Amino acid sequence: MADIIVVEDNKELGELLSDFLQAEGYDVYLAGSGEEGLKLYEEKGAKLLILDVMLPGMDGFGVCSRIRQHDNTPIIIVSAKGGKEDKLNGLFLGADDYIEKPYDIDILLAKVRGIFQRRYSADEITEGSLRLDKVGRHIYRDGREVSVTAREFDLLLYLMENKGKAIPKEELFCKIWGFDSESEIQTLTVHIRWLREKLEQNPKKPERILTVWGIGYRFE
Amino acid sequence: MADIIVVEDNKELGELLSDFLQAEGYDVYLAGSGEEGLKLYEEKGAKLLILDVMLPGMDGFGVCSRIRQHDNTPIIIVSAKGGKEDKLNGLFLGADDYIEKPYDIDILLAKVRGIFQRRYSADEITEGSLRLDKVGRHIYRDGREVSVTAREFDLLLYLMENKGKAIPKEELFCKIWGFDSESEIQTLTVHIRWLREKLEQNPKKPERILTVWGIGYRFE
DNA sequence: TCTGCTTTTTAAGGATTTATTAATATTTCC
DNA sequence: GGAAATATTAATAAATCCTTAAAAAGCAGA
Repeated sequence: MADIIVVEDNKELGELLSDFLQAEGYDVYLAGSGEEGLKLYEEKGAKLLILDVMLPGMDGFGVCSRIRQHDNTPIIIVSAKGGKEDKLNGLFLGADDYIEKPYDIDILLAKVRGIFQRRYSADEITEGSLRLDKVGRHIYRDGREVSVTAREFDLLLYLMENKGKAIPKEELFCKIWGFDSESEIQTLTVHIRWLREKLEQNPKKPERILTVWGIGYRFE
Repeated sequence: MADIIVVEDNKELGELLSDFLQAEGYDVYLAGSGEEGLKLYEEKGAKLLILDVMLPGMDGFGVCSRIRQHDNTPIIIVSAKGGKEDKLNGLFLGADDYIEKPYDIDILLAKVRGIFQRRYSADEITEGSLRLDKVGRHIYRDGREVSVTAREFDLLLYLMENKGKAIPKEELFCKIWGFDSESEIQTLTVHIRWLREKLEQNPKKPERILTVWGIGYRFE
């Protein structure tokens, strides 16, 4: 399932928005028309839709009401017109939020963050462009899935849940491998190595999974 | 029939929760003890029960297991304690979900919404070209019926109702075969195999029923 | 800078998990 | 009661992951 589907006929604007959302770690798909957006939604599903009102063919309201017939996926309506009618119309049709063009990207991002937090936060942890879906056990980096093993997933989850804290190796090992594990603690460092390989820009100079000399590791 | 019965001995908390649920349009009844909850359930019936664990007299687990003797109405267990024991206990007894106090009301509401959507929204589930008729217990792929056995149907239904979720083998097994099944968990993988044979383009490279290594399976 | 210690890096063998298949057991339906 | 359909088991094959060990590199204090 996608995170966000953006339906916007102005290609440039759509791509700009996509880029910003991706930089926040969301998995974003872009559609240029209402029909295309609906098709995308039916194929892939999404956790949030951002709909422009003014679209060729089926407009944002049309998409909104069509979606509301089936389910209540969050929807943000984006409108160019100034009037209050659009806002009422949008909210009447079941949109969750409304923003007027031209909008401040930060405000839109805040709305998106808010929706994800309220609706999905129990299942997700996000740090910068890294997002971890606890339920589906997916990890996304810059909106793209990174495939990890079960151990790697558990390890990263623990690190992220204790962000900023220097976690002793022994603690990490106990929590992930179990108190009575027969393995050597050495194996932990190897797993850290693979995680860095998958998550860091430059694994030699990690920026997320840092080594705390003499202690263990810390996620930033 | 009521929509939701909330069993919670803290009156203030119970009423707060009721209010929120009612605001979402549910028909909610409140009970202050396990016995009262069971009585209400027997009198009126309900589509969902939200059970606090800590109750005077019969606790939430007691109510849960009593209900499970008759039917499989969805149950959400609410526990104040921090330990994982309660969670295991709850899921073991057949609860559908579990949440810890203090909880974020939005998260509970999301769980409730999810249960209603999955369980009561329709008699059909459609994912891509796969359609599942819960009432007639038919499965259609690209519009053509695929004949499946009862086990296969239940398995696929559970997977589809939890689309996107990595479901541990043990959970799947418990839900389909029953927690007290004598069978080997191995039998699950064989059924998955037959399902893939019937549903996947290329059973060797499944696109719908994916294996999550070290965990279980996930429907996409 | 040197020394001792800690951490990183590799790669290969071993261990574990899952897939496959066929044979056997069980259930269902006539 | 018997045949057909379904479920389960068991054994083997295949895929994936984990661990180990050893050498290289890095860090900290003298």
